[in-house]
Amino acid sequence: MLRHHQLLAEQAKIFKALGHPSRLLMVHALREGEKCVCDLQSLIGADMSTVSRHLAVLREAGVVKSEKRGVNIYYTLAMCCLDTFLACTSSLVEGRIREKADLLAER
Amino acid sequence: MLRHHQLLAEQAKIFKALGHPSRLLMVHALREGEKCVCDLQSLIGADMSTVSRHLAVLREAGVVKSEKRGVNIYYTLAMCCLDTFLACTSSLVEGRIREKADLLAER
DNA sequence: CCTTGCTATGGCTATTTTGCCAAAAAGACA
DNA sequence: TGTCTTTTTGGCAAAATAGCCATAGCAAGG
Repeated sequence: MLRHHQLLAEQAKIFKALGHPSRLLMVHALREGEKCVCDLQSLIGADMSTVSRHLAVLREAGVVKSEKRGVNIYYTLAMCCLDTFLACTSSLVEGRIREKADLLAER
Repeated sequence: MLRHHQLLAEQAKIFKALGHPSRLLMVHALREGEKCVCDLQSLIGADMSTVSRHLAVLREAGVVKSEKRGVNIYYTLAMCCLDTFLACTSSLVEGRIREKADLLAER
């Protein structure tokens, strides 16, 4: 039998992994297709070790998977349903930010 | 113009809010409909103040909204697309846990 | 075997998060 | 007004997270 709290913990881990701007940016980038760590580093602009740690968080949550090919390690998304949800929240958040801006403007 | 990093930060805030077992449990419960804080407290089983703080995190991320009616405060989900995504990740995680269990069993 | 290029890990500090207790708000209602 | 109920907030200590530097691992090419 599947313990409910284990399921909950694993699911929370996924969300937690996505809940950091740098990691979320990497995930957004991966929607276009696989990237090597070096690509992701230049995207984030942080120390290599920091990027590597962020990728480990995403990997351990099962959000991405990695594959070594040639000299580099390539990361890809490992969650099919993520794409739709990201698109949905993006437009939602965009709407909210716009609303807030409008509220400020109309005074 | 919409600054990209602001959008990213807001979106990350949503994920971060969902990235805690207690908060995720409350959100799951709210899929059935609104609940008052007292309901959610008995669900979580933590101190009232703790539950209130968790709800504040969800509220500030825009995941839920609250409405005072009579003596109680009722919380509802404020993100339409969440339901589908939760269902999807639930089954995904369930599958992964099952796989892991199978791996252990076949030795 | 040695070097080089790419990625991961150890170790550290600063910051953030979590959860409890106690206390304060904010209404509802006698 | 006073009091009771429901929820939030201050304040604190423990735990987790983030980011950097230095170092290690490791495969590929000389």
